[in-house]
Amino acid sequence: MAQKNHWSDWQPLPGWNPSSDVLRETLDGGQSFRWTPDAGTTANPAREIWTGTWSTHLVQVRPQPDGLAWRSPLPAAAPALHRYLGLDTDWSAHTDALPWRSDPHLARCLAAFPGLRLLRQPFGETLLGFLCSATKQIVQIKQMLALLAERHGPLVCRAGSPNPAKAAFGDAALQCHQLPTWSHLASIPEKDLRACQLGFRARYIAETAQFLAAHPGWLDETERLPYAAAKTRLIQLPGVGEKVADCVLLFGAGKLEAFPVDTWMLKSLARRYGLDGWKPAQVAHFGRTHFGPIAGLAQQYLFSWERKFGGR
DNA sequence: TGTCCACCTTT
DNA sequence: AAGGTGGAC
Repeated sequence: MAQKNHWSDWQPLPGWNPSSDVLRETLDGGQSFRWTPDAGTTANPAREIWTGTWSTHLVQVRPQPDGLAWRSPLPAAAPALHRYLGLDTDWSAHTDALPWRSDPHLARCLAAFPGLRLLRQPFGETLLGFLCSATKQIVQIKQMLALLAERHGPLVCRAGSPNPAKAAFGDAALQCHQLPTWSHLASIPEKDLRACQLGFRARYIAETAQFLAAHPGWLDETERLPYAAAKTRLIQLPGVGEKVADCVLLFGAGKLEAFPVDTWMLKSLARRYGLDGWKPAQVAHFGRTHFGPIAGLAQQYLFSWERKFGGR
């Protein structure tokens, strides 16, 4: 039985001061599927606390009037969170470099989600998440990954609530399991994967796991390659096409030129840029040329705006 | 950068 | 219908 860990005190997180809405959009808007919101406590009634897990880390963050606060029951969380949230990146410079001066809709999207940013998640976990994503909505993808972690992932820690009135294994403990590694996934029968509500995606994950097991170092090498070469390699994996590869490179490798085209991007560019009837490959080409080398950041703003304000 | 549809399961 | 992919034409 693992020992029970205790949450640290809340600590300030300088460098990013998002509103509750922008924080939610960043953590739970489709980049990551491993954050869950917690209702406000007596000490913090109106605002949300987010609990998230990646790699061997477990962290909570919450918005405050003067900036973000975080805490964790585990050591080494601070540098990991710093990297995960992209605090080492000058996002305002990136945003300013986008063509918002000549693109009114982009300007409107930037204004609607001030401070929105791209996460830098572990590469392998990002691949797993987006292999689950085909024709599924965020809530369902989160459910699949939660089941995979709960049934097949190692326990990260046992973190009790510091509030004795709340159950020790309440909300804060829900995400306590790590995702299974690719080498462990390779040992899981496909039927057990299907039992995690993966459907036809179970075969993709099983076959990708077999490939990665047969090619040690392949994933790490891929992460270090430049965008185009890395994408060419990722697309060789079963279940990984253009869209999934771009998501993995954008959210899991910091390749800002990746421009994933999903149904929301098709809608956005059809409605706001007049690209009716354009195919995904054509829209991707438009995105790369129109938005430039940081097209992935523009994509995230357009995506968030279309989901929140675009309707249907 | 061709088009069509099966693939699992849930909302 | 849902934040795709792969195989068949």
